[in-house]
Amino acid sequence: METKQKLMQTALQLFADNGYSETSVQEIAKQTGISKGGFYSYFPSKIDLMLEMVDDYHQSIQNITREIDGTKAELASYLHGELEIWIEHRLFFHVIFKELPPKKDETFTKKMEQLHDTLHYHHQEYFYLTYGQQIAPYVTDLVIMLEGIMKEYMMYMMLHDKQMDARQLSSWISRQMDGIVQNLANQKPFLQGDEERTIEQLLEDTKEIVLQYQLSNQQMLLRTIDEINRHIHADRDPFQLELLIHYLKREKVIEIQTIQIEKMWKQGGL
Amino acid sequence: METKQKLMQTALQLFADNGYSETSVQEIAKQTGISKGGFYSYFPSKIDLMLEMVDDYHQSIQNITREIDGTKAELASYLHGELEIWIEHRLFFHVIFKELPPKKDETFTKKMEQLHDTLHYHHQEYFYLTYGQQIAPYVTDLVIMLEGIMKEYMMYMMLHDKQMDARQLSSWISRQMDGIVQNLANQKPFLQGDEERTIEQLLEDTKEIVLQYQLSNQQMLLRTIDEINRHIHADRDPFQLELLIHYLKREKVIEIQTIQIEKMWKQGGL
DNA sequence: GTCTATATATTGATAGAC
DNA sequence: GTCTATCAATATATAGAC
Repeated sequence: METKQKLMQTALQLFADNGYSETSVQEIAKQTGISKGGFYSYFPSKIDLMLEMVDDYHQSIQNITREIDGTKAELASYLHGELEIWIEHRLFFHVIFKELPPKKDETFTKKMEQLHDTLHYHHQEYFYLTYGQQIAPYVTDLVIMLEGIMKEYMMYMMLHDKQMDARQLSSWISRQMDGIVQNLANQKPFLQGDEERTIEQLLEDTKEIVLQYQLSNQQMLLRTIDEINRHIHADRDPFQLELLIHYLKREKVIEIQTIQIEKMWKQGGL
Repeated sequence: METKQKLMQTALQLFADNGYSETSVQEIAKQTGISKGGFYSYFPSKIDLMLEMVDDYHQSIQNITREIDGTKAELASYLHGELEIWIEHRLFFHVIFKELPPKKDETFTKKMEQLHDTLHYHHQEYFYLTYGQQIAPYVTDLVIMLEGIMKEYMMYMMLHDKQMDARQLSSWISRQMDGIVQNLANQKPFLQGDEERTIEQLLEDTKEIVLQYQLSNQQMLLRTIDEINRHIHADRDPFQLELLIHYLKREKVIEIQTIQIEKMWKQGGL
């Protein structure tokens, strides 16, 4: 098991340095200290190694939500968790953003899209949580700008071989986003956003995420979301809604959405 | 000559789709309608085709300055020119930012660094011209954020196959930068910037650019810059300074710097 | 599990006919 | 100028010995 880990680490370094396609299996094996043939005892092919790398990273990203403090609705605290992962996996980041590996492999492309979507969803919800539902028309623009800024700082770090403090950087970036948001008044968004963010949309988004990750209790979750939708419009029975939302709360992949559902319910109920 | 252009265009499309290393000479030749052997009548190697592509783009970038209106010191007007080029050459952009081609070829790496530096210089000077010398401590951060935002919007455009209006986008981005700059007061920059931007530094930067591009009148330009430096500190003879600056103004690669030199001289002279 | 040896395909590039 | 034929190198992946 140790050799496999070592292979992945060596491969990551080589991919980051020279790119995926220009790194040969032979080179990976040689630098790990085994023969070319031996490589295939651990991975069925080169792309499968890459796929495992993506999976590892994707899992790290999903685990960020665990560390989120739901009460303090500040962009900085969300970004902090994410940036720590980025910095820790900065070599992987470099591979992903400096060379787009084989478009030909469909599995890979799909995995990358999922990773991208996961991040995108997270960021979108950060904004809603921090600035409220009124930034809905601008949310697409804000997410794009945030992602661009984060990537560029990461790139700067890589190229200049500087180490960055996740806390300082997240605090800096979120303050700049504050500046942008404050200045947004009366501006027309550049990209079309939703005119307003209704609870129906939020529930729909949550369902999509549940579908994306094939969770064991998928059916139960979908039913729960539907029930919430029904109760919100019908009786608004607080006891039942509390129960339903509590069930959703267990699921970390939709944690951010659940917090918002609760928020909107209680605000709407006043 | 026409076949050569066609080869480059086909190659660009293939590079953008599948990446540089995963596009074979055979594929380029086949899609252009000639044989693999025929390819080598036009380019000595695959990397040489790529190098020519970079040169073409670099030239377009340098030509932007021509269209700048020096009197209207707005970030938007500068960005507009640049974004038009980006959008026009969006396939090239995709190649550059989605796959970093061979690190092994030194000529290529050098050309890419030059291109990056050129853009970086431009952006830095845009900020100085728009917001004045007092943003000096923040200029590195501002440039990074601007570049990140621009890249991300370009990426969004590519991935969603949407066309964007350069004027609208440049206007939007510059307004967001306004928001950031206005919010900057009392913040400590994240990356170290120059504490203040003196005219000596500006002249030094200008010299570096002159040295980077091997211009035919390099010696004359360097002498001129030195003379400006001398006169600024000594007699401040307006007639002679006017002459010297006028000579610099002809040179488009340092146009932005020249405008600023003139500005600082006249402000300092009051 | 890891090695050596090998199979097979594809790459970038060259030589020489037309 | 463009083709065909071919080179040498390298790639991923497999087979079978130990």
